[in-house]
Amino acid sequence: MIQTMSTLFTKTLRQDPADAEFPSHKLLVRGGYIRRAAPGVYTWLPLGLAVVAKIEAIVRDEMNAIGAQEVRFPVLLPSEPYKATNRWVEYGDNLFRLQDRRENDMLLGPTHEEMFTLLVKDMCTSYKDLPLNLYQIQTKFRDEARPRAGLIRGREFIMKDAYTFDMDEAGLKAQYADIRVAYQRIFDRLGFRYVIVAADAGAMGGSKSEEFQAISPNGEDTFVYSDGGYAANVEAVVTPAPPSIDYANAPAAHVEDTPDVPTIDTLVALSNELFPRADRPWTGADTLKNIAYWVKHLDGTRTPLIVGLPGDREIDEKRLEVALAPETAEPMIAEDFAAAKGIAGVLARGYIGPAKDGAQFLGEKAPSGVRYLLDPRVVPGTSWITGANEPGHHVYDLVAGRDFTSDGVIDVAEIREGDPAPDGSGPLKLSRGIEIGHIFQLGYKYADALDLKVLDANGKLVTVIMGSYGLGISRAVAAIAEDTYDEKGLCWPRNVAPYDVYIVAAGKDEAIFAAARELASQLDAAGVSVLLDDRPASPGVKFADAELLGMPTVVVVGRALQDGKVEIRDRKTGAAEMVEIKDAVDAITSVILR
RNA sequence: CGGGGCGUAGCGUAGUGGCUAGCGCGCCUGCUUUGGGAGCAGGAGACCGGAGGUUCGAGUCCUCUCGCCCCGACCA
Repeated sequence: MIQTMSTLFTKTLRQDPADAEFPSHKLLVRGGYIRRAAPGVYTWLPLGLAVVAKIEAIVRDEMNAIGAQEVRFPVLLPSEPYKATNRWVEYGDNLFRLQDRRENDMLLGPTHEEMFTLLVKDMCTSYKDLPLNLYQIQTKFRDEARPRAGLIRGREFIMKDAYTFDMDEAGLKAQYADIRVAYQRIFDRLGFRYVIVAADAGAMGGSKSEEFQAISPNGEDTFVYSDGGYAANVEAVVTPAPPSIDYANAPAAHVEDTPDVPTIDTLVALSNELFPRADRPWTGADTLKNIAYWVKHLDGTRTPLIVGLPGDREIDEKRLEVALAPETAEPMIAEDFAAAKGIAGVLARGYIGPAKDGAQFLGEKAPSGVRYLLDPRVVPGTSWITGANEPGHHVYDLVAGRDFTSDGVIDVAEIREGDPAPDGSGPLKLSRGIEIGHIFQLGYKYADALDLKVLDANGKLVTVIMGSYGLGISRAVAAIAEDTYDEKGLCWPRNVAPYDVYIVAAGKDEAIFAAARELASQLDAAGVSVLLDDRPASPGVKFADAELLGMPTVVVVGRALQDGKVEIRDRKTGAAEMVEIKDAVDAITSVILR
């Protein structure tokens, strides 16, 4: 059946909705693909649902091709499995919780590791049942603190999640590799630009994980890449330590009066004024900045932590969080120093440094007892200007390894454009991305927690090793829109467009409408899906909507009909050609079915 | 949870304390029009987010409250 615009349940808007900021959000609402139902919750209209169906079909096709089998779990889930893995607690407020009439705790599934694990435990008892690759396409619920950007971060969203089960790590790696390839095929077919980046496994647990990032200036994530092929989420970048420096001939450390220099900039300026270097001016990179945090432990207690890093670098809060997980950090504030109680009271705000009076000061075994961690760039032999632990004083030529040490390394400084890639593949470039897929080698976290074991060939119980693999379907809709839209509207890649062709009947003559209908029928018979604009509207309205809705091919049946011709336009390139109407079906199918 | 912005018709919006809350888009009726968001005429549609207060008089001022958007925190 041919869909006509006169009957399609949709409504295009001339103006951007006031509550939308992102192009994908604006255009999907203006084009009548989605409507907001609640914050972070959207209703799919027929056009939007058609895009979802196209994406899902591609995902199923590629997942099935590698032997994955589709199942479907409920959205409404019992709490016991999530309590068993402690995610009932760990997920915190992000979990949508409810109770049934008997006051049993239940939840709306945020992700389904527990359920898949238990299902496999229920069904499988032998190594002969493995390996296994199961997936579902299901709506997920997460009560995000701040949903944003329309479909990019919703509280309800559609996700394909897959889980693999293997007897050993080699099996896991093989399945992981298969899915990685399947994902590449999926995203290639979906038609947007993406990068695979090394990622932090975070709260999911497990070891190796990689993200598929749709390249987008509106993305939430920052990742880095090098021309040599390195790519990673900034949270996962490991800073290489430079080689140590021989400090045999380095000058001795000396404390100087440095009043009123609370910031790195003022310290550098004062140093250049009072103690200029012969070879070059001092810069922020010559200073060692020491930032004080409280580390909150899981038991609720907190202990101080000082992080030392080059003064020209800032701490990246996300990297800090990753480095300390599962513990969390919060910066000390002025009152923490002023309070002068506990060990923090001995810290001189603005003048913190690793050494005092020529001896180690910071460190768990040093006089302060405060844990002290250093940026990887602070290798033995590097020389620094840093706080002398006395208000108004800094120490110069303080040499790492000679004058101070630390309790360890912490790699939490911001990653900058131009920093060297950890694998030596060149300078890093920064980009923003929308996380569209995330694959994990989970290991034994869930199998251990839920006791998933099978018998091996020797009759011995073996814990199953798992992987999990997410792919955001509804988020992909937004990511594709973000990567393909232009000033006129949406611009769907052929593989995901709701319809192959948009036919504009431009004119009032019944002959034009009749010819448009006939062409639509012929295309439909040829296997081309058609959206026919048969509305009694002016041509301008139809052209504008054709562009807003973004079908890849637009056919205009109008005044050229008197010469027996129609116009075929490519939405993306704008290229147009006039063809004899009798040749139109061939011309269109040759493009679409190519 | 912190910071900022905003709630007036389906959508987008205007509205120095003073008449019946205005405009554009969309919608309905009629006539005209039809290759780039048509014209004319007529019409429907708003308890101005909610509650309290100040005032002769509140969309407008005050207090409280609810909601939404953005930034941050948070977030497979």
